[in-house]
Amino acid sequence: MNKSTQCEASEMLKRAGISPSYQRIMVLSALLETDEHPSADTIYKKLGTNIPAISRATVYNTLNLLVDRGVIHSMRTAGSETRFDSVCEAHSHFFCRKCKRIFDVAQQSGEIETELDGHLVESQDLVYKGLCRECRGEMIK
Amino acid sequence: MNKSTQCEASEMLKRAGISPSYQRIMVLSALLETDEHPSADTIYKKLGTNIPAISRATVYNTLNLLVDRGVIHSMRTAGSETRFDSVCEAHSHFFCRKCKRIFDVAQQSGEIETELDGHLVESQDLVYKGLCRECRGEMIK
DNA sequence: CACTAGTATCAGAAATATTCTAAATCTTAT
DNA sequence: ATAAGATTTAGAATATTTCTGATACTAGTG
Ligand SMILES: [Mn+2]
Ligand SMILES: [Mn+2]
Ligand SMILES: [Zn+2]
Ligand SMILES: [Zn+2]
Repeated sequence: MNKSTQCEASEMLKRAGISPSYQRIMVLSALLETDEHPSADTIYKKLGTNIPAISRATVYNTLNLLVDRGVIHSMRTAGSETRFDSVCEAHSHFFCRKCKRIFDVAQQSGEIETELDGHLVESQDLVYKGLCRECRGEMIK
Repeated sequence: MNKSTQCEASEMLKRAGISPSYQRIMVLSALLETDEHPSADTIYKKLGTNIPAISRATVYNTLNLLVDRGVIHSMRTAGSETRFDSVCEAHSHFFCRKCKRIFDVAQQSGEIETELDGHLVESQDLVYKGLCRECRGEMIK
């Protein structure tokens, strides 16, 4: 809905060599506007109320294209769905086993390995799991 | 097939308060005997040649039960399947995007967080991704 | 403004991984 | 031997994602 986010999305698409169609702008904008690390289906449902509506296949295609081009990140760290993140700066995540939310946490230790046991390291993901602040509070009640 | 592994599996099951049925011993033995972090289906196929055969549902049920009781670990780090690990000591993993194999790598930095931004941390998983030694070699050829 | 070629989108079918269901089998205690 | 409870089973159901082939849009050309 936010015009300036849509502008930003369009610029990001162009920079990545992807033509900025209405559907792609909508999908990327939806991801840019949240810090909730949504799944493809969450984005599809969020956009479902828009006119014109966007098909599920296009949401998946767009997210996969953006991941391939390095514009966004995906993670299958926990739960059954792949979840997406528009924040590309290195950071870690906390996954709550109760409410299934994913929170950003600052990246620890500066050193990023480039080789391990002869394997070429291209990226690294650190995921903490447990109970988030809120769910922890509800447990005690 | 290895009798002593089956013995170990049986002991592990009893210790966890799970009755050591033939099927459960077979599933846990199969996992103990490999360092390949297999999926449920890989284990099912590996056991498929045994007489009597074990059903897919039992393989899934057993692995889920073992994860719940903290006997083994599961990870949905990458690829589409959940993969399992009988090694419970803290260690990290390297996932090869080409051959999809998962390798153990020593855990870095000793400090394990117990709380982050008010969230209660129960476990942490560090996953490196890239090209394994072998796939890296094949690329150059 | 047609016409065309290439791209993008679409709805629904198909594929994949996992869980569920309800019946059959095994175990244990009486 | 019987009954109660636990375990296993095959196949159905569900959930997520990808595929398919038809349609719609876009840009370039004459
Ligand atoms: Mn994030
Ligand atoms: Mn491991
Ligand atoms: Zn929570
Ligand atoms: Zn490899």
